[in-house]
Order: sequence, then C-alpha cells, then structure tokens
Amino acid sequence: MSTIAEVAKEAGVSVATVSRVINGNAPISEETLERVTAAISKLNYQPNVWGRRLRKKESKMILIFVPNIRNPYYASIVSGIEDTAKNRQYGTMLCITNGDKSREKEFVELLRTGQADGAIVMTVEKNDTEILKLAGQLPIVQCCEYHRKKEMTYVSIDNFQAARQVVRYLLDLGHEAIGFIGSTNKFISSEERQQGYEAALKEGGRDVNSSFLAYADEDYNFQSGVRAAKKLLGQEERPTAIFCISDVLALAAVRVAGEMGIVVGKELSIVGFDDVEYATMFHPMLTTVSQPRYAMGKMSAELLIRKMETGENFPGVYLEHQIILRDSTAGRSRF
Amino acid sequence: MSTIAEVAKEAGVSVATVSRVINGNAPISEETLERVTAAISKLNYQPNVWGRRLRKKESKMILIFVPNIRNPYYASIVSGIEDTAKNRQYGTMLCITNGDKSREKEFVELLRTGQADGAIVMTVEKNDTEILKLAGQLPIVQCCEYHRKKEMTYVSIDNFQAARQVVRYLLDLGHEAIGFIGSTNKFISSEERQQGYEAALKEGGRDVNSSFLAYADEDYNFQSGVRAAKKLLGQEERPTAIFCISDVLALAAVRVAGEMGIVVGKELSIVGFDDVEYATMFHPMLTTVSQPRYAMGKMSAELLIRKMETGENFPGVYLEHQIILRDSTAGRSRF
DNA sequence: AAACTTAATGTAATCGATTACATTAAAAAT
DNA sequence: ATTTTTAATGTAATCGATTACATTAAGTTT
Repeated sequence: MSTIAEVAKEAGVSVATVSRVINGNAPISEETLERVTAAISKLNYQPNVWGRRLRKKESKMILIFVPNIRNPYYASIVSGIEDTAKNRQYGTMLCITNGDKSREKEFVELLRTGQADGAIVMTVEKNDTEILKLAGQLPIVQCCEYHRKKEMTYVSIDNFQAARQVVRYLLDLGHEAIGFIGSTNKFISSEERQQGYEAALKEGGRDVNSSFLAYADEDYNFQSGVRAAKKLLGQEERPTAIFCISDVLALAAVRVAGEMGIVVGKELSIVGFDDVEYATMFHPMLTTVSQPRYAMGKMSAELLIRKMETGENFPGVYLEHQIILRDSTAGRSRF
Repeated sequence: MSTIAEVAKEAGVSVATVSRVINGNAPISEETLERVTAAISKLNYQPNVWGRRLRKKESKMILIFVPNIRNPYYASIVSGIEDTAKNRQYGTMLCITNGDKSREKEFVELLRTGQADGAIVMTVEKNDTEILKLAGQLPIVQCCEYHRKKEMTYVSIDNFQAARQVVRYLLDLGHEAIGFIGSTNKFISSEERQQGYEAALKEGGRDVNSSFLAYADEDYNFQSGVRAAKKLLGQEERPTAIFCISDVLALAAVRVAGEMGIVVGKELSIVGFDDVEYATMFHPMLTTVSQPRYAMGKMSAELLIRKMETGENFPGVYLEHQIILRDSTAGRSRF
C-alpha cells in the first residue's frame, strides 16, 4: 500500500495538496489536480483509514444489533439499513447478540470507544434499562422493538393496532372462541400484540378466556410453539381460531392441527405475524400481518444518520403494516 | 474518552510506561503497575483503536463473506466463526454480498486497504477467478464453497461422497427411477452433488436419464424449486424418488407432490441436503444430509488465524457429514 | 573494584492521514 | 498605484497509540 507521502512525491507536490485533492475542500489548479490524480491512480493509492479516523475522530460506522440471524425476518431489515448506509458513505457492522447480554455489552463498547458512530438496535427488551441510559449519550435508533419512554427514537409498526385489526377480522368471520399463542413477553412487540388481541375481544363484547391463552416458553422457537399449540388444541373445548404473534408459531400450530386431523382453513383458522418467506411455502398458506421490513430498515438508517450528523432528535415513527389474507383463515359458517 | 497521556499524567509516569503496562511487554515495578492500573480504572481508559492500529499496522479483523442471511443455513457457521475469533481476540465483520459482485469487490477493498487481516469466504463461484488471484496475496479460507485448485485452503464436507451415499441409499431401497433437482451449478457444491448422484447411478448399473433431471433456475429459491419439481412430477413416467441438492428445493418438491396428491414417504421418496431448521418443521420430516456447520465455521476461523499469524498455508479439509434418515423416504416395496 | 547485565523508566520518532497557519502571486477593489 | 482579496500551495502540528533508543540505578560477574 502506498501512502499519501509517496503520492505527493510522485506528483511533485506536498502532502497537504494531495489531501486537498482527495477531500476536495480547497481550490486546486487544473494542472496539479491532473498530476495528483495521475499519481493516485498510478500508485493505486487508497487513503489509510486508521490515519484518517484517528485524525478526524469519526468512524463512519453504524452498528446493527440483531438478536440472531436464524430468523429470516431480519434479512430485509438489514438490507434496508445497509443499502441506505452505503449511499451515505457509512459502513455497517452486524452485531449478532444471540440474546447474550454480555456479548451485547462488548458491542456497546465499540460505540463507547469510538469504533462506531451510532447504532440501530433490534434487541431491546422490556426491562432493558441499559439501552435507556445509553440512548441519552449516544446516537441510537430502535427498530421493531422499543422503549416508548423518554425521547427515544424508534421505527416500528403499530403492533397493538395490527393485532387488534386482525383479531377483529376473526371476530367478523364469526369466530367466538379465539385462542392466542404468544411468547414470554420479554419483547415489547409481543406484549402489545397480546394487548391488541385482548382489546379486540373486549370491543367485541367477549371476555378473555385464560384457557385459550398459551405461551411459547423459549421465545419464538418452533418446538416451543408446538407445545403451546398442543396445549390449546388438546383441550376438549378448543378454539376455532388462533391468533399467533409470529409466523413460526403459527406454522407450529398448523403442524399440530395437521397431526390431530384438524383441517386448517376449514375447521380451524390460524393467523400469523411477520409474513416471513415460509408463510407461503406450505399449505395452507398463512394469513398474516406483513411489516414493511426493508422500509423499516431504510427509515432507521436515515433517522440515525440525521441524528448523528445534525444532532437533532426524533420521536418514534410507525410505518404501515398490511394484513394479508391467505388460506389459513375462514368463516365459522364454512363448517 | 481519556487518552494515554492523561493516564500517564494521572499516574505520574510517561506514556511509554503506560503503554508497557497495557501491553505487558516490558518489566514494570510493582509500585508503578499499581499506580498505572489505578489511573486507568479511575479515568475509565480504553486505548484508542485507530491510534493503535495505525501504529501496529494490524486490524485484528476477520471478514466473513456470506451470499445472504435469508438462508438459515449460514447462521451456525457464522456463530462458529465468531466464537472462535473472539476467543483469539479478533473481531469479525459480516459481509453480505447478495450475489452482487461489485459489492463483493467493495468488501475485498477492506482487505486490501488493511481494514481487515483476512477473510473467510462462502461465496466462491465456479468460474470465480478473482478469488484465486486474491488468495495468493491475502490470507483467505474458503468455507462450504471452494476452488480446489492450487494451494487454496478450504473447509467443507465431501459433497460428492455425501450425494453418492444418499443416492446409493435410495437405490438400496429399491428405487429404479431416481430424479434429481439441482440448481444452476454456479456453485461447486451443487456440481459435486450432481456428480455424486450420477456416480451412484452408474455404480448401480443405471443410466442417467435426462428427463429425470431438473434445475432450479434462480439458485436455491423455493419458487424455482416448485417449477423444477412440477417439471419432474408432471411427466407421465415419473421418478419414485428425488434427490434434491438442498432442503429448500426438497421442501418445494414435497409441496408440489402434496398438491398432486402424491404421498411423500410412501409413493414418493424425497431427500434434501443441509438439514436446515425447517427440514423438521413439516410433515413429512425430511431425510437429508447434515453438515457440521458450527464445526466448519470454527475450523475455518482456526485455520485462517493460524495462517495470518504464522504465515503457513494449509490444504483443504473435509469434515464428516451425516445422513439423517427421517420420514420422507421409504422403500419401493411399501406401495 | 572494574566491567557487564539487567530492571525500570523516560524521550522522542513513528504510523498516515488532516488542517491550522504561513506564504506567494495574481486579481480585485479602492 | 496602493491596498485588499483570493487562489494555490507549502510547512509543521496534530490525532493517540507503540517502540527504538537513551538513561540511570542496582545487581552480577570476573
């Protein structure tokens, strides 16, 4: 690798001039511009990032905190962030925390030591006060999961409304006994989806029947979804519809129903959430709530970059969700 | 953030002494050691990475080239790499190329400009000569996909043998008409799996019947798998077993068979490859070839780090695969 | 006791960029 | 014609670490 000094020598100018050519922040004569650019391409020169960052005290790096990459849900969000960041000349670094708080802290250290200028976090848990402290000091945008408190920036859909709407749709189809498969509620989104479910029932004049509630104990994991679905469908009086807070859990419910000989989309309606790729890979294809994931990633990155560059703060933003009707739901009348 | 100079002042020593305490590469008296460590923790000092890297000319960073993160196949490999790297004090950076060669080049630029010390690549394509050139100059380890040429280091399973074995298993079950669903063969692994399929047929005294061969045109995508499966199963004389080069394609075949009323695991046997999570999420659960993905990631990282630190080169390594028999395969006799 | 190590620390150069502060010549303003 | 601007460039300080080299005092060797 050649250095700026070598380029300067080759072009017969000072290092300052070369730097000015590169950064375009001072007038340069036509002739030297040519000589310097020629020297740069002749030596195939690339500025040394360590030197530059040391001097400029900026890293041009954004961290992306993701709980895991097993769940294809995150793929488009990450793409949205990366594309936007690249357009604005920022690099990105994916921090896969695997739910490990100590690992998360290590990544936070990257922020604190100036190795990154800001972060987009999708790992915020309900009782996660750490992030609240952090957000006061460093540029942070929350995506999908969030604390609504204080002056935190977040990008999400309105989980409560989405759940409420989709459960109301089940009610409109004539279902009386609507079950719910949630998870441990350590994430805000899970909780709000449950609240949406309960609100819809109450607005429809129904009570929440606790025997129709089941929880996947290990987060959003398929096997724990299977256990939850078995609990719900194993009782003598079982629901005719189930609202699941994620597609993976819905898929688990479909599988359990299949094993029990219950025809989903006829005898039992199932609704998922997220619209991940495999919601359409099997029959019946899932009725679900679709989130504009790429757009959410894009928006998160844009807000973060503006925050970093101008210092202004933004409140939370909701993007539009969509309810996608497919084969896994039907009116009670059909059977 | 405090600097080494501030720590030095606080402790009443020179910056050199502080640096020596941090790096532990020179004798330090008991007393100054205490004073310096006290000053460090009092000021909450963290060495500035840019300064250090500029001086030491090393980044302690490993790049991980992944074609995408939509495919959960990569998750454990990446975990294996990250865990190992962290143990050895290396950071990692996930480079998602999305099959975009220009994006790949940008990441390679990170290597060339010293922003990373080495790379593990899972994106090597068959006619990818770029990587061959690169591997001569920079520490690179190929994982899963590889060029076997020259002195390239790779970590993989033996795709040819795995395919051969699993197809032989289908023959042993009594199947005469064994179909194949592959992909565009731009990856070496796809090609070798097809060769394994053909070898097994020949060894069993059968010819390769071109009407039993179908290809997913858009890589490993589910929808293109559906098209391929329709071609195979739509003919009047159709195969009684199908070997698919990936689980996603196998799942597509299962779906198509289901739509046509063919009972998989009875009338039709289907074998996948990779053993991704959702191979067990639906009925019938897939018979497939399992790769030791976490171990492959670990091994890749270990070889790369040794390569970077000692300069020695390693040939390719095969890790053990496993054939996992589940519900999607059965002998011809059953029907 | 003189010569030689070694321990412990300091001084200052260095890594490769950016940029504040000169400097000069030409153009513009008075 | 003199002063003031501005264009174009150079010199040297700076960012925050590491480290070659120097220095001093104490311990070893002969």
